[in-house]
Amino acid sequence: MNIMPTIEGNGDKRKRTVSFKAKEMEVDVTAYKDLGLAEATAVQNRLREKLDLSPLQRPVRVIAGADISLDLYSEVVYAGIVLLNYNDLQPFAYSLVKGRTSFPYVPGFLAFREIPAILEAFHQLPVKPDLIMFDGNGILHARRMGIASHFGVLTQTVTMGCAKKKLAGKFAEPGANKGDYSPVIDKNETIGYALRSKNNVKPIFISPGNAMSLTDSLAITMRCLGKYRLPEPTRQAHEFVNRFRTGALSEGYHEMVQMRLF
DNA sequence: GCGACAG
DNA sequence: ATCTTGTCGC
Repeated sequence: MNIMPTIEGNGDKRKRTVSFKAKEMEVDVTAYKDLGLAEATAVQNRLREKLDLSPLQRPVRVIAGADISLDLYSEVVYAGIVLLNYNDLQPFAYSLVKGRTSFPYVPGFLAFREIPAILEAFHQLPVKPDLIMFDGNGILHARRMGIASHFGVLTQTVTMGCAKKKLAGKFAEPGANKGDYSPVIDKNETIGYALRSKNNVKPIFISPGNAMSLTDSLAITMRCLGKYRLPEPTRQAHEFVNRFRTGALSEGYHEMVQMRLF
């Protein structure tokens, strides 16, 4: 039985509700703020049954980066998804949404804090990306349900995670050069990779979220590396939501004018 | 009990 | 996550 996403509009997009039903399961992101950790864990365990880690089925033409920005001690969240051409990694559109979160930051439960707002930004996109890279983990998680996997299963989309710090598992320090990597292992299972994204910098942690494999996540990330430690999708997303929070950008969906020097 | 602990 | 300048090292 497949998860059927149900989108209930109300004329007011800020009240839009998204719920998922699979077997006897139903998950409503608008209720995340009221969940306790035991309930949240139960949600993760049930979503995990729907995880798809098979190889990518479609070529990636449009890749996206998703992230949120916050003021310290504030419950206001500035969420955003940036769309980039996979070919040249240039951003060409972005969706920004200002929301609120009451779910606290608890390692292992980041999804319950950030997904509601990111989902709004996702709904605001007129055209969906082929893959979304999150600032966080995919299956590199104690219960294999990091924010990227959580969002992927919920929306039935292709997602992956790219974190700046290790959340779970063990790994041997990868080589010191860009491109060097080593597997992150937990309970005798490879759940991601520690990747040296740039010479002499701390490694970043890569893992598939949903609808793609461990190998895919590594290849995609390598292809997105530039002159910075973070891959372009995530780096750009962080830049956009930060400019949004500081007032340089406005809420909504925006397309960027592409000026080319042929 | 102790250490680890995405953003 | 966010607050911040200079500074050390590849």
